Amino acid sequence: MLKLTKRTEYGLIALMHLADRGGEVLSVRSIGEYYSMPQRLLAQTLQDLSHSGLVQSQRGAGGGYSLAQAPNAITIGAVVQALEGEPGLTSCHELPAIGQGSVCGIESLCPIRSPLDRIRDGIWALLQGTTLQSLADSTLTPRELFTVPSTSPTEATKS
Amino acid sequence: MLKLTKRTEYGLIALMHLADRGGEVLSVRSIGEYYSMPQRLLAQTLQDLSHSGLVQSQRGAGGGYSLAQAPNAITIGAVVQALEGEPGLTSCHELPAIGQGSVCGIESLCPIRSPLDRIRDGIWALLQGTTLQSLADSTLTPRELFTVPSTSPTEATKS
DNA sequence: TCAAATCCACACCAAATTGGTGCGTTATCC
DNA sequence: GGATAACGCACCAATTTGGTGTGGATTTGA
Repeated sequence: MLKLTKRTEYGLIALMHLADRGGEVLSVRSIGEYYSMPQRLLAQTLQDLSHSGLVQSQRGAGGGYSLAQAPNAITIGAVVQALEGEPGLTSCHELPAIGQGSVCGIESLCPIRSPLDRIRDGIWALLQGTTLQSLADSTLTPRELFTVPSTSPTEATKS
Repeated sequence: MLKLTKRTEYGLIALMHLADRGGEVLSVRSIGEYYSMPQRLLAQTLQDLSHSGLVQSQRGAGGGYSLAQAPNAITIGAVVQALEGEPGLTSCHELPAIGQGSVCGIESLCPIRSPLDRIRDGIWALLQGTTLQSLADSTLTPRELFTVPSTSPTEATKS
């Protein structure tokens, strides 16, 4: 469907938030409340990012998450891969080695697979070439966005 | 999920097949049998493409579908748009005008929306820049496809 | 030592999307 | 008039996604 999942959205938002706060450790709760995101889901997301080495977790009271790498070292591609797996564009790519009945079946005469592979590589390159840092830079007046009162973001500054 | 639907796959395969046969009129049945695709689903797909003006239909005995445009005038982007609708990357883009409760709710402080828009535009440009013709020529790997528009993050051609 | 804060892991359910069919209608060719 | 083939619903099944329930394990600090 050529769209990111909610998990990925939440993950990116959380990562941007963490990047904005420098190495600070923030709890799932604080981030989730700030953006009105489902905390349990955000928690899963951050755990996945932790498993992929993009964030560091710290347990116990006062714990939370912090970036495990510099903002200019974390690419959107890495985030997508961590949360959605290797993107395939077509279903041919799911089971590359099994060799069972579900593997397309028309490989030999499929006229789109290899060309679509190149498009996928292009998309992939696009994602890999964009970092949290460049996301932040591209946002116009990023400062204002983050200075909104933390309690209830729903209303505040409606454009 | 950043993957094309089966419909789109089927549609692209059928279009490539039609392109390969020049202006010839081919029935859903002949195409479906050739590639072992579910014919009813392929039929829906081709109807959608017909509604979008990418193929022409001809009813009755001996009828079928043929390309409505030259292979170098039909872009992958047009196919995707016809079969999956305008791609949004995030869920924020689904209901741009309704203004109901489901519209994100954190617009004002969302740190990812506008930057992701640019990535989406890049993907879109990639799809728009590839035609059936260039898919057919794919063995040559045209470099132009990978010179993604200006958005230019850090270094697009990293690897 | 105990309680609160917080991450962790698994399983589970509900909603949405997608893949695929059923069934009848209309149009065209022979 | 019969065969062929597109058209247009509506419908169901499989998959994916979004979100919760429940019970831990670990750290801090009083």
